[in-house]
Amino acid sequence: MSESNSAWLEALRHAELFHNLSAADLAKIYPLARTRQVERDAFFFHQGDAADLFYVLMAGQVKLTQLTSDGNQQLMRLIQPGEMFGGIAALGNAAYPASAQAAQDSTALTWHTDTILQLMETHPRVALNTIHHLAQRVQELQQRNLELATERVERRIAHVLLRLVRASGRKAETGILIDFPLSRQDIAEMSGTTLYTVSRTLNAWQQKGLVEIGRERVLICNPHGLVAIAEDLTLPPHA
Amino acid sequence: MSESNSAWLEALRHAELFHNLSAADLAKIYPLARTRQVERDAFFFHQGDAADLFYVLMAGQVKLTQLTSDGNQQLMRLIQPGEMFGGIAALGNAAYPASAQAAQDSTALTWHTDTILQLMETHPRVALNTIHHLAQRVQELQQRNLELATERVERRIAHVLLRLVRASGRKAETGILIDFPLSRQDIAEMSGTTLYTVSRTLNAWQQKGLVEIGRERVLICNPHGLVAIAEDLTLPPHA
DNA sequence: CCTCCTGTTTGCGCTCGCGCAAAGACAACG
DNA sequence: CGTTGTCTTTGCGCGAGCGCAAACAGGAGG
Repeated sequence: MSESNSAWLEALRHAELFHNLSAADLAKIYPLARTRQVERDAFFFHQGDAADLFYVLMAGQVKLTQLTSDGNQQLMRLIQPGEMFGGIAALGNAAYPASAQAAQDSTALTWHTDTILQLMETHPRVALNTIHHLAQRVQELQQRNLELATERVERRIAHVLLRLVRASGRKAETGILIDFPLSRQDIAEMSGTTLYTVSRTLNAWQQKGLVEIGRERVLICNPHGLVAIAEDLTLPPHA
Repeated sequence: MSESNSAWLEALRHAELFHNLSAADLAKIYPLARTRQVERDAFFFHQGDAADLFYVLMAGQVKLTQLTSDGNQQLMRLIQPGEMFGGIAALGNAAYPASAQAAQDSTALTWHTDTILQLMETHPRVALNTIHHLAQRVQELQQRNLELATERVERRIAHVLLRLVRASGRKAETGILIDFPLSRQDIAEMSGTTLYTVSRTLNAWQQKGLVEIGRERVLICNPHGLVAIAEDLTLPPHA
């Protein structure tokens, strides 16, 4: 409630889902939403919950995690402000396939899935934006699949870090900081390995001056070096 | 040309993309398509080609494969009649992210991407069907991701076979045949391992009577046994 | 019927990376 | 300012699965 309606409305215009919508349409869509705030570490929803709401993140950051039957966990993706989440379930399934946990105090707008489906019928633009978003997701997932299936651990970790830099990198004194509380465990879950291997790898990289690490903190000092590892440029061409 | 137009039109009604469309709409959409036939082992398109066409498979079977920069390959998915393919690129990107190779002599209908986008605007039903399809794809991919990241090779292979059974299993005398020329290499690419390991695993399973294997051929004799491996029921509960 | 080609099997050694266990470091809190 | 809990590091051993090399089918075509 601290922010005015019109501020939210302005933010909505920048949400991928509502790109290229007229101000009039936005003004009609916005009141259909409810605001939902959640503190750090609290959940918007849990894996398996009935999927009746569709979310667009307005502020904060959200982790989407998935649990395997045998107690293993994977960090699927990080939601940034402006992105939608909870949509896969709402549009396909009946239950959320993942849990959404706030990594920071977060605020999201929610619509009922019925409302969203109606919106899509009456506003083709919204449907097309959704399709665009989903197509991109599919491609990203295929990419990750390929990595998991064919690449060694070190390269996968490098890819994960680079992806995180792109998503939430912030320039700092001596490099790019991943602006996010990020444990070794988190990185392990994103790259399909164990926290031990992540720890060892990051320390080796620190030796080489590629990164600078701390508790739940990673700073990339030499992005090019990381790219070289990710793309397997075994020996830099300049030698 | 051997099949009449009305036969194709009838088949179209069953394509996921055109579910719940009126006969009138279908009759308008169908003439916008072109037919494209391709012999076994030939390609509909190659990875990297400009993505100007959108496909719906009418007959045959198509393999979608993706190449890594270091020469590795992965078999992404198998297209069955009625399914769309080439859509991710058409809806998001400019280039096909994978190659489409016919596993049998195959026929597909094609639309220009522009045409499809227009269709989606004028027929929300088509857009919603697409969204539904994409949402499902995303979920499947997330599932495979999780498997690749957390499961051992044997379980992954089991999952792949079960998925193939679901997609193109045909009842036979002594079990369910995967009705498809399927090499060890193919299985390896789908489960993120090597043809050697696949060969060893399948032979071990044959010993136990779970499967029966031949050249590019897999017959599942004991589906329950496979499920047990896939779900890691280390000891069957009935013992 | 023999030959070729492509797919498959199998032996063998080796490496990557897992994962326990235990110690170390950092932040928060009383 | 110690205590506690969480996160991280590191030693160590081991096992899964990779991947070369070479032998082995089995179907197609002459």
